[in-house]
Amino acid sequence: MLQFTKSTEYGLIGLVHLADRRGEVVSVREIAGTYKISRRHLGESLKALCRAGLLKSQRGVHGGYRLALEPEQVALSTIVAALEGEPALTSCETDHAESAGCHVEPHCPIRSPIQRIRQGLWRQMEQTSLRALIDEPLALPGAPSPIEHLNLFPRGN
Amino acid sequence: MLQFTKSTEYGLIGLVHLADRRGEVVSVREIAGTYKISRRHLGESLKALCRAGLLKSQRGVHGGYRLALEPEQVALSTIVAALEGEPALTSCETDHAESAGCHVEPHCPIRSPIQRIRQGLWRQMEQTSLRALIDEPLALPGAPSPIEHLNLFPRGN
DNA sequence: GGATATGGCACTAAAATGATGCTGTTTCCG
DNA sequence: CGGAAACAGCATCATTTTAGTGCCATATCC
Ligand code: SF4
Ligand code: SF4
Repeated sequence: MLQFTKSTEYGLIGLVHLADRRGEVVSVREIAGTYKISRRHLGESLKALCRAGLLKSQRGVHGGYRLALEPEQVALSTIVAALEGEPALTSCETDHAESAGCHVEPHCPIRSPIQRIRQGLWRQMEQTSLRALIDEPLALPGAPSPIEHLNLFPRGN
Repeated sequence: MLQFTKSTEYGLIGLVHLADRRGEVVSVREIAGTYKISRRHLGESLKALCRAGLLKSQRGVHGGYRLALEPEQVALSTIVAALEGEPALTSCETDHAESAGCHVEPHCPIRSPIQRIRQGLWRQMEQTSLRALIDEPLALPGAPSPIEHLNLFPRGN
């Protein structure tokens, strides 16, 4: 349905929260409590981000997580890839080639164009840093694009 | 999982096929046969596109579908909206406000930035016409944008 | 050594999607 | 006229994906 998973949402919330308190080690309990979300589920997301190297963990009684990198260095694409994989858009693009998947592939009329769309989306995420997610000036639609340091659509616009 | 549904894929295949044979009335049977996909499922997608006004149908023994508009006039966003709805990305953006959904909403740190991402994706689809899907010269981003007029989907949300 | 944290899976429940069934209506054509 | 072929509109079932928990191990502080 062209939607982020909850895991991704939780991970993003956690990342933003951790970015706000950079340097500190913050526990899952605290973050989940702040936003009233499932402690366990948030924990799973942060675990995944930790495995992906975006976070560093500290165990033990005063344990928790902290950012492994500066917010400017983390691309949204990396986050999403860690939490729900790269977007595929069509079934023939999935990692495990799924040869059994699609009979159309040899002469599929939409494969290539859709890949272009996907690349555009991916590029947009690559060019959006965690920093950009943080200092969000509540931009409204219609206003000139608030995204300065990234040019999403080189065509027209 | 950030992926188009099969219904959308089928619909797109049908549209591209119909665009190739503009003016003619082509049956679901023929299209499904060409690409070896489920006749029924393709039928459902084309029905939906017909209800959305993108196709015109002709019943009866030599019936089928044909484009209701020129390929230049129909935006990918319109197609996707007809087949799987507008992308929401997060659960708080779904149409039926789902008040019960998210406790975070009042002070959600990621809501607004994610909406920006969604708008960018949507805009990309708005600016991609069916025509652009057809004559796919493996264009790289930077190509001239094909669609100027007709925004069939004045989004409120 | 106990309390509190993360680490890593496996597992169940719920939701979305994929696919099909069924009945009706329209149109052609013999 | 009457049947075949095609779309129209739902309803229904099966499959896949996602959301959410369970369980136990390990690490750290006190
Ligand atoms: S080959 Fe075409 S129809 Fe098959 S999965 Fe890829 S995009 Fe879809
Ligand atoms: S308010 Fe924030 S956490 Fe809640 S659904 Fe929207 S984006 Fe996700």
